Order: sequence, then C-alpha cells, then structure tokens
Amino acid sequence: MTDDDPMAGQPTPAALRALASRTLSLVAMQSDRMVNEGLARLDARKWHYAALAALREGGPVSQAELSRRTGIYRSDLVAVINELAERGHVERSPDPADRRRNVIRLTARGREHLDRLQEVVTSLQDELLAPLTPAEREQFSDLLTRIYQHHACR
Amino acid sequence: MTDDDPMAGQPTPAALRALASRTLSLVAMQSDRMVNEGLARLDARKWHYAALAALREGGPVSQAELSRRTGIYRSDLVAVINELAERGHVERSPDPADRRRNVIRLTARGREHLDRLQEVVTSLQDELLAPLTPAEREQFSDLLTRIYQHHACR
DNA sequence: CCTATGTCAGCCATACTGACATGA
DNA sequence: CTCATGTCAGTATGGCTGACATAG
Repeated sequence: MTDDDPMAGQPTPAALRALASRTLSLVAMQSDRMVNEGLARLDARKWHYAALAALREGGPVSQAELSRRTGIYRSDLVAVINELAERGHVERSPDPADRRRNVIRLTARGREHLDRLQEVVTSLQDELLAPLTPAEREQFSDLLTRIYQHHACR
Repeated sequence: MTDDDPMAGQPTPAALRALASRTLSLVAMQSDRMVNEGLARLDARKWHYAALAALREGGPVSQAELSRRTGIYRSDLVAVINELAERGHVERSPDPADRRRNVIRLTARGREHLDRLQEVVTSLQDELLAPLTPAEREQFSDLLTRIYQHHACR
C-alpha cells in the first residue's frame, strides 16, 4: 500500500497494437456483434440473411447449391432452413427431377422479411464504417477483398 | 440428367459480396487460421504470444493486470498461464505485497521462446498483407484501428 | 461492507468433421 | 461402383457469465 503499482493502467502493449491480424480480429468481432444484435432484433441471424439474399438473387435451388453460394456448411444449413421454414420465410419441397434434393424457394413472407433485413444490414454497414469517408470506405472494402482473394485457395 | 441445372456454379451473390462486414469476417477467419497454424507449429497459441509480449513490455504483473493489458479474460488467462508455466516460459509466484495476487514474470526460456514467436508472428503479418503495397498496408492498418477506436466504448 | 483477485464450472455460438442412408 | 445430397452426431475453439473463497 506504499505507492503500489508504479506503472499500471497502461493497456495494450505496443507489440500487440501493431499487429494487423489482431486489430483485424477485434474489428471483426465488433462487426459480428453489431450485425448479430441488429438482426436479433428482427429475430434473425447472419445465415438467415445470407440464405434469403442468395435465394432472391439466384432463384430456387437445392440445399447443396445454397450451401456453396452462401458459404454455409451443408450440415449447418439444415438448421438454418428449418428455422426459416418454421417462420414461413422459405419452402422446402422435394425436387421431382432429382429425388435426393430439396428445392428451397423464397415465399412472399420471406421476401418481405428479407426487405426488412436488408434495410438493417445496409444501415449496419453504414454504422460500421461510420468513421471513414466514402472514399476510404471504398478503399477499405477493396483492400479487404484483395486480401481475401489472395488467400482464398478455393 | 437433361441439361440439369441451367444456372449453377455461380457462387456468392452480389448482395453478400458487397457486405463489408462479411468480407471482414472472412478475412479475419483467414488471418486467425494463419496465425493459429503458424503458432501451433511452435506449440503455442495466440494468447501465449499476447501474454509473453505483454510481460516483456510491461515487466512482471499480476494476472488481473495481464488480463487487462492483453484483453484475455481473467478466467481464461488461468489456463494460459498454466500452459506457459508448464513449459517454463513464465513463473507464477505469490505477491508478498498483496497476498491475493500472483506475480507473473517472464523466464529466460520464455524470452527466447518469445523471440521465436515474434519472428513467426511478424512474418505472418507479412504473409497476410502480401497482396498490398507498403503504403496500402499502412492505410489498411490505419483504417482498421480507426474503426476499432470508434466502436470501442471502453 | 464493498471491492479485487485467482480459480472453476459451465453456457452458447460457430466453424468444422465424420458418418450414414438414399438416390443419380 | 462412384458420387452427390440431406441429415445428424459430435468435436473443438473461443468469447463470455456466474459463483466462490480469499484477501485488501
């Protein structure tokens, strides 16, 4: 209880602050959290939006195709489709042309719901990139996608 | 087996590709994976590096202080210190001045180990940012930290 | 009495693997 | 025989919470 801790309170050592990988993770966590919370308010989650958006853009597809397009694992997609089907946002029907497959199609309710999600997601992008100028936002996205492409084997 | 699937193979709908939050998550996953794998080859993990680096920079501290500086949760830090102590990279001794606390200090072996980790981590940053020019790398880091600061309440 | 510290037990979400029955 | 599809079970990780004994 003398002077106790001479140098405390100084957070985050320089060696850590300097790591792009670290900041990247931190920002991604912030971003994920924002998106999750935003969508949760509409009783939805990231994958819901991804699936619905993919369906709107590509029309009815099988689950396997949806999986490839959204990046959601085939196995995890099952639950997502279940949830979306429960809410009536999506219809799952067997494909007569290939009886292994289910055809997933967007319902009218799903389309409306997607519109609402779209709005939220879009405004969250804005909130996320708030501290950047329009030019910087574009550059940021550009840099990100370039890094992504570079490391994406397939 | 006719013509089958008229428009398949086209991955990642535009609506998803356009989301900064999505690309951000994807890149962060790539980055995390690279770092994890790189450190795993040295029988270490992210937190090991973070803790050791913080200790080198700030000298011996209590676990709670370490937790604050590295961002590792107090509860999770216990396991990290255990692992580091097992390997002789770190020493955990009771603080005579405050008998609740453990003082964590870097050992000689720990310092050597940290040097090796440092090397790997640094070269991984390079690999991560490989597709960017030096100027772009700086800008990337800058944009990231600005976003981070903006959303970091505390 | 209130707060801080180290510790443990556990929750929840998520990326990912493996296996399996069915059918092409 | 092979491969793809939908499904389920399960692993591993990681962020996070809650509680608790001890001590300031």
